[in-house]
Parts: sequence; structure tokens; C-alpha cells
Amino acid sequence: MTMGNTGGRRKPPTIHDVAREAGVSRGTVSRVLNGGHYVSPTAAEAVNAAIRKTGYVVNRHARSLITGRSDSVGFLLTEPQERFFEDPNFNVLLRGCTQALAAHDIPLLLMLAGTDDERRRITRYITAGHVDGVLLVSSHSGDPVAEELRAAGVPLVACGKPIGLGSKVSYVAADDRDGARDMVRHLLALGRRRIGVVTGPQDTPGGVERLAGYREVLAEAGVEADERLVVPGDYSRASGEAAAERLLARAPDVDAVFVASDLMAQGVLTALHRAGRRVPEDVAVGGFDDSPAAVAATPELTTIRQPWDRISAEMVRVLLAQMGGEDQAAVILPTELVKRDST
Amino acid sequence: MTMGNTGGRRKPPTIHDVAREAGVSRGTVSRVLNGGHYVSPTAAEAVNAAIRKTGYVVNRHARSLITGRSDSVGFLLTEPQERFFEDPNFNVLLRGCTQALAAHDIPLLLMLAGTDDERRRITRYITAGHVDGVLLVSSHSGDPVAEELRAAGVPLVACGKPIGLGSKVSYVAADDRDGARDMVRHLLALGRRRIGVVTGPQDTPGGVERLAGYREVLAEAGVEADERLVVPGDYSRASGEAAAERLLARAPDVDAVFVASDLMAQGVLTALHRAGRRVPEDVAVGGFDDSPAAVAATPELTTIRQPWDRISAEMVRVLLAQMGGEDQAAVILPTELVKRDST
DNA sequence: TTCTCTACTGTGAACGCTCACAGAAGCATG
DNA sequence: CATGCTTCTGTGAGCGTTCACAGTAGAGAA
Repeated sequence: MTMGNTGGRRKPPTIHDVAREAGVSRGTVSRVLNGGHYVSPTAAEAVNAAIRKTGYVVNRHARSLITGRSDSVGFLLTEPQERFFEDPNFNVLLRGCTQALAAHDIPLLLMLAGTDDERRRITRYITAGHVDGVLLVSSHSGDPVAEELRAAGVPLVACGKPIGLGSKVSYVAADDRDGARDMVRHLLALGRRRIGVVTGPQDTPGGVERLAGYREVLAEAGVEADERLVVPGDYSRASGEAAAERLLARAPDVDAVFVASDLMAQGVLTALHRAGRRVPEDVAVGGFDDSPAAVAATPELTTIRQPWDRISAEMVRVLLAQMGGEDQAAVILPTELVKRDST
Repeated sequence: MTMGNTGGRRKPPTIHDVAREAGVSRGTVSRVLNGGHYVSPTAAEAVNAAIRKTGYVVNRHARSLITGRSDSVGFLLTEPQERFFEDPNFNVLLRGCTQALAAHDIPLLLMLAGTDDERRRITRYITAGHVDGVLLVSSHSGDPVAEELRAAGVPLVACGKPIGLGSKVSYVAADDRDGARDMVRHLLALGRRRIGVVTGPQDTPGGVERLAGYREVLAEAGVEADERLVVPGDYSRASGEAAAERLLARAPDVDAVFVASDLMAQGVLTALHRAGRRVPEDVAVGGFDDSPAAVAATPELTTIRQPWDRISAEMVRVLLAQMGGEDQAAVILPTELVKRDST
């Protein structure tokens, strides 16, 4: 009696065992597994019973070996730093993608490519066919990985419109420009006229679009543009604080600020508080993202909600479509103004 | 000329191509790939050159098929809700694990098992051998998945000591009890004697241990225990706010609060502020985690830092050891008191 | 010389699956 | 009765690797 199985892993049943159990051939079992076409109802039932009885689970390695597909998808992060992991939106995105893929029984491989070295390794890994498609999260422009993957013909969907990659890559994004427009219109409706803006980095699509929306609405409303009201930030809390200080120095009569991220808006609030300006009485502050930071702030931030749950679902949908041979596509999803206490 | 290769994926080189290029046999190439033992220097050099020239990457599916290993590791989350994804520590953990595994060229599969249905599916998937080991993140007790995986002999490392699973499962944890002791000692050293505590859920190891540490230090210091000073929370910001209100009602003379998480501590600060108590003058507040919430709070929180980067590294180390046949182990890592403005 | 031992190399046989193909059976059509 | 078509089923080949084994060559010992 050598078969102890004391905690060890038993050899799992193969398609052969199922076939024998069901009294059919491998081929028939395989057909049942892959959609059940050209299988008689009797045979199908016998196979399903045998699968239940044996506890059979298809060996994906064997399947992948012959099909050339891996039935898995990569979630690729090409940020140099931990920035993304501190962004709560990122989590919602990751979770949403994992769940949406799980519904298709597709596992998600998390890949981090921070350094050049890692980028090379990951690119090799992906182009070698170990994932069937890639969900790309990389805000900055000129990402060489995206370009290489695209050139290698790997199905690819980016989160946010990639800058400088031509139009050849699919993406799903919130309507940043429209969200910014909503916010600035909201501030105008409150009677504010000296509206400042703290921008995001101008090498990110969000940074560019949100600033553009701000400019458009002011122009449409006939409010005089004043470049002293425009200060750059990098999405970090600290940069928001510094930007607000510059803004106050350059345009002391500012009566509202549109900040391109909630995190920066937190910094702006801190700086305004220190300068003795009341929010929203003296200066109204509008954020962007509707992240947890928005409700954590005092006062709670009026902000623009990005539909992250829909974004993740759409990214997966577009990627699967592309893996199925469809052409690339761009999906733009609407944002929503969330009014709280800071305006 | 049918070979257009217009964006499509070329057939990747196989071990055969490398062998032919190097003028050796498959076997020799395979040996080079797997450590290079019993290979002459000349042959090894020829093979390596051929690999570089052809751009060969080993087909993991083929390898896995025969070895029975998958060379990948699962990161399993069995939380019913999105709780974890809102926890910044979780991100650090996930990132740390991904990086530590990447150093061994092992991809990480992210698995979410929120519902019973998903749990079943994931358990099947794992026990079918599609990952070689599992990093488990599940704070609550009585997790059936962990038990099943353990029974199936799947290498497993938990984050935090699993409650009610016997001692048969490896885990890596911060020294919650010792961290709590440090914090309470710190509060005592400031001269506080009416020290309240907002606990975490008592079905989580952290919740239990942090409370225990609190009680121990007070007992050692000869401070009278008062159950009115002990109020439960669930790690959420809202529960911290509610807890602080109860605490103030039950023990108005409280002069310090040890809060079992930074997020709850934020809520505590809000409630104290509303009640007109100054922090730290009237009431000192100590948090736990050193999450971003700690510096986002006003005043910035004194807290206990958990060594998340080391925790992830250790989890991976222990898991790999276990996959290599070593016995299970428990690793407890020290915490650190971070003094800021709230005490 | 002959034998043994070590270092190295090549080869066939798997691993578990899908795919292409061939064949069988049933039925309608010529 | 032959022919074609459709639906179903079984079989052999092969995906790219590792593993076990059988060699070969050269060095050292008997």
C-alpha cells in the first residue's frame, strides 16, 4: 500500500479518464468541452456526468500547447513608481478587470514593469505568447512597451487615450474634457469669475484634456483668460499644495479653483486654509476623480466622478473582441458631477 | 508570397530551432536552460549564442505539461467585499509580492473569490494544479478555501495569522501585539491614564492582538482597566467616528485613544473635533498601519508602521521554500512607532 | 591492454490535449 | 440501387518540452 496521499496532490483525471467513464472517445469529450457541437444529446449527457463524477478539470497547459492560445490576459503597469498603487481608482480598475475576466474564466496576470530591465523582460514574455492580450495602464506618453506590443500584433487595450501612439491602439477612457467642462460650468453658475486651475502633467491625456475643457468653457462664457490662473501640478498632494501657493501669489483675487485631481485638491485645501481663505465662501474648490480623498477632505470635495467600474468592464469587452479578431476601437464614457461642500 | 506578417504574430522559435542553430541536440539545449549541468563550456556557449540569435523563449505550456508545475503563483483574495482594495496596505502588499516573484521570473495570478460560487471555481482551478502555490489574503476566520487548499496539499502562505486553522498553515505577520504595546506605552509616557481603545473586528488576528497588547501594557503599568474605555470598530472610517462618540459618552474623561487602524482614527479625529476636544492637547490619538490616511489626517497621526514591504518579501520567500519542499513556518516581523502630531 | 568511472551528448517516449481526417449511420434525392 | 448530404464518432498525429536511458569519449587505475 504505497498510495498514502498524506496531504500530497493526487494525479488529476485526464480527458482519457472521462472518455472511459462516459464510454466515448477523447474526441467526443473534447467536443463537449468546446461548445458541444456535433455531439449527440446522449453522448453529451454521459460526458457531463463523467466530468462531474471524476471532478475533471481541463489541463490548460496541454490545451495551450496545441491551440497556441494561453487563455489568460495580462494587466500591465508601466509606471516607474508606486504612484498607481496609491491611487484608489487603480484598485477599482484592477478589481473590475479581474472580475470581468473571471466571468469568462480567464485568469489575469499582474505585470509590473517599472525599470527598463523589467520592461524588456515583460515584453519578451508577452510577445512569446504567454498571454493572449494586454490591458495596459500607463498614463505617460511615449511608452516603448505599448509601441512594441502593438508592433508585435498583441491585442491591447489602454486605459486612457495613449498620447503619441497614433490612433492604432484601442483605449477606453472617461470623457475628461467633458468632465472638466461640467466642473467649470458649475463654478461659473455659482457666480465665480476668477477661476484658477491646477493642471495635471501635460504628458498625460487627462492632464491635457482637463485643461482644454477648462479653457473651452471660459472662452464660451466670455470670461477673460488669464494665464496667471493656470498652474501646473503632477497629481500629487504636495504639488497641489505648492500650486495653490503659487496661484494665491500670482492671482490673489482668485475665487475658485478647478483642480485636476482630488489628491491635489487636498493639498490645495491645506494651502487655502493656511492662507486664511474659507472654502467655499472665499474660494470654491472642485476636484476630479471622486476618489476616497474627496470625502476624506474637509470640507468634502465637489468633484467629477469617473465611471471606473464601467471603464474596467469596457476594457475587458474591447480586449476580448480584439482577441476575437475585431478591429481596434475607442470608447469614451461619460463622467458625473458630484456636488459636496467645497463649492 | 502568402507570408505577409502584417501585424500578425510570427511563429516563435522552438528548442529545436535553437538546437539546429547551435549544432547540438534538444537535450543539450534543455540542459542549458535548466541550470547547465553536464554541459561542456563550448556547447553551452553555442547554445546561448543561438538563443540570443533566434530570440528563443521557452514555451511554458510545454514545460508545464511535462513537469506538472505551472511556474506561477496565485494571489488569492477571499474577502466578500471590496474592503481590501480600499486598503492602501493591500496595494503595497500586492506590489511587493509581484516584484519579489518577478525576481524569480514567476508570474502572479490575481484571484478574487468574493462569492461562494467564485470560491468553488477558484478552488477547483487551484487544486487542478494551475498554480504552484498560493499567497492568501483573507483576514477573517473560518475561511473554507484556506482549509480546502491546505487539505489538497497546495503550498500556502497567509498574510496574518489565520484564526481557527490550527497551526498547520504558514503565515507572515507583523507583530500586532507588540505594536499595540509600543503605542500604549507611548501614550502612558505622555502622562495619559484614561486611555481608550477602538478595536478592530474580533474575528481578525489584528483585531484580537492589538486589543491584547493594549490590555497587557495597562495591566503591567498598574493602570486600572475600565471596560467603558473599550469600544469596537470594523476598521472603517465611519465605525471609528461612531466609536469615538460612544467612547466620549461612556467615558468623558478619556485623555487618549489607541485606535486599531488609521482609517478609523480619521473618524475618531472627526468626532473629537466635533465634540470640541483638541488633539493632542485634550485627547491624544494613536493609529495603526501608517497608511496614507495617517499623513492625510489633521493633525497628522502618530501611528504604528507595519513593514509591508518586508511582509510581502517574506511571504514570497516562505512560499517558494514550501514549494521546494520545506515545512511550513511562521514569520513575525517587528513594527515601528511613528511619532507625528496627534500625540 | 582492459576495465571502470566520470563528463558529456543524443534519442525516444511521454505529458494531455486539439485538430484534421476518415468513416459510419441515417435519410433524402436521383 | 447508387449517390449525396448531414450528423455524429473514433483515431492518429503532433504541439514543445523534459526525462530516463543509452550511448560516446577521455582519463585514470588495475
